Amino acid sequence: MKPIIEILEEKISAVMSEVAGQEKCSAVIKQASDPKFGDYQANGIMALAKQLKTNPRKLADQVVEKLDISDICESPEIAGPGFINLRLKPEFISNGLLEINKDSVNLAVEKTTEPKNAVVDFSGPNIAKQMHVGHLRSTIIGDCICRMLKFLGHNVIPQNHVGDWGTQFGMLIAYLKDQQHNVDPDFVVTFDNDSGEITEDIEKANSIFVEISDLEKFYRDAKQKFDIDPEFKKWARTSVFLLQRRNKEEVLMWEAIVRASREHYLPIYERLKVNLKAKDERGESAYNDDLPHVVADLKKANLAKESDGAMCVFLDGFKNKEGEPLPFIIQKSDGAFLYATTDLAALRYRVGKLKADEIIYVTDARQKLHFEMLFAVARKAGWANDNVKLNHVMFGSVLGENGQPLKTRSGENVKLKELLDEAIERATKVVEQKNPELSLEEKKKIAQAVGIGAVKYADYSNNRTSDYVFSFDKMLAMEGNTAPYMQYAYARIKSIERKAESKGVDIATELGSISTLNLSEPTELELAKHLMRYGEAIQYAVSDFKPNYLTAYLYELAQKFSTFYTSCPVLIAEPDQRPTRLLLCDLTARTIKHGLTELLGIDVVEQM
RNA sequence: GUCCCCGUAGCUCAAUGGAUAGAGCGUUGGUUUCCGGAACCAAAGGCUGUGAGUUCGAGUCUCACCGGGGAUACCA
Repeated sequence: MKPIIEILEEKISAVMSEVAGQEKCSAVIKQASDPKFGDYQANGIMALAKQLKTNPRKLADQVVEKLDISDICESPEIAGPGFINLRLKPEFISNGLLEINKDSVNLAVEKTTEPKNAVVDFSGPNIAKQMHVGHLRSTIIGDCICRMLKFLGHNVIPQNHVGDWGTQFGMLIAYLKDQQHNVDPDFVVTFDNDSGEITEDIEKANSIFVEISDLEKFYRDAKQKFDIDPEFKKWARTSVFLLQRRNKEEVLMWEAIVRASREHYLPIYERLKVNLKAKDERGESAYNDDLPHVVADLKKANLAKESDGAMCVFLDGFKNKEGEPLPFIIQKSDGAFLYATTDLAALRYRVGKLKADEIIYVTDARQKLHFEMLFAVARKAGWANDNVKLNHVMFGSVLGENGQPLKTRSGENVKLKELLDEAIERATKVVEQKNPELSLEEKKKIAQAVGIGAVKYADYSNNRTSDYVFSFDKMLAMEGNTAPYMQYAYARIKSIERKAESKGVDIATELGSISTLNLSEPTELELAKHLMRYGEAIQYAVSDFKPNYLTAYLYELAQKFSTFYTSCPVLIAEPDQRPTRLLLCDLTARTIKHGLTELLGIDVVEQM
């Protein structure tokens, strides 16, 4: 089923072109701003009338005269300065619902006719450190973008650009050696750059893995020794050098550290229902060999030049504090490369090897300037032509109750694992209080879904670009636009269906054989129309990369359902009404479930 | 200094250049012989920071100013 808005846009735009005698007219169809104006409105008449120097209401008359959309809408009404108001016909709505009912997998949401290769760069944790709250937004927003694009039929290539390289590894390797961890030379981990496949001998890795399972402690201890022991410091430097020279022992140790980190963050992805796997990992280290070429190529193209000993690209429009040109530094004066260099190499790889039509970077707003410069350099160097879309999907910070970025009392970053643990713990208490008679196993499952769901939903429902204040109390509230409210709405429908079954109603048969609907009550129609807009909501959400559009749609759906539910009994409804109402219940449940589990990665529960 | 983001109801936040700017929380009042009241209904609450401009039409676009945050040469 094509989004209604698109059907109307095409039909009315075509008639406008005909009337105006020119191509490329736009009807500008929007959802009606007020229910009294109908369901949709065409706003494009006024602009066209202006252009043609004619009266907009007269133009609207002419368009409506020639317009044949009687299969979709009641006769259009012209209102105000030149709006065309459109009201859907009940039969059209009925047919739409029946179509959704038949397509249990996709809920009649159409796939794109132009599938793109979309590379989505998100999460990017630092190796050898625990994931903290700063990784939350990138990880789950990126995942949501992947899920939505994939659902619409695009070829999504997730990229986890992990921080697995840098001078800190010298320190960590030196510390491993210091702790007398010699590597079994037979222990091999290989990473295939092309397939992304990782092969490793887990058993042989265990001896090292066990020792650094507490990553944070390991890192802290290493850092401490590095700071106080000059001999160790020297050792660390040597280790970096050896690692960069691909000396086998150092490489093996480095791989062990990377592996231990992966063992840490993969379970977090799993808990968060984030579809990032080891195969999606392509860290900074993967681009090492290409970095000198990036610099050399930019030099060859006369884009890079030396300034104060550093290799820089200067771009028009970027200035520093003194008003002088601001450099995009690709090589430090000591010869080392930076994240700018790595990002350029990654971009070139994604366009060249991964055949990206679009690259989406999900990082916090503070990196905006970096990405502006990165994209500008890539364009100038011809590494991304105009057919490749480059998007920086930025987001605001997660703040504490004090309005400052969320930290622990001692001023450290809040560990993501601990944050999720607490969410589940608090959800457990709520479940215990609300529904003590459930089995321990059920309570555990519900607390998991509610706790994790609450954290994710709270993030998604906020505008991506603004900061938001993290509050367990608010996100776990049963009232308002929260995960528990959505999950409750779903559980309540499921409860109705269970009750129906217990009264001998075979829902599958009743809904399977349904061929005509009886949408007579206003609340039924309202709910039905909203159910048909699911595809539209996803389109909006994905075109701006804004998950809050999707949560807003789902919340509105749950509200419309509640309104319908209080005014229309389902189980005791008359025989000519019950199938329609059961269908409304079932489609609402299926849409909520699809939105939450498939697009947002939030579990639903049958009861809570 | 320059650039970027933000400023909307008491609070937290929505809003795709369109008609009378919407939700939730909180406040006040109401709703249960019926399917989960963890719900629903209703009321009060606004010069969209200020001032100009563009437009048939501006919370949305432009400019200036005020206030908050961020970025701004060798961290990522």
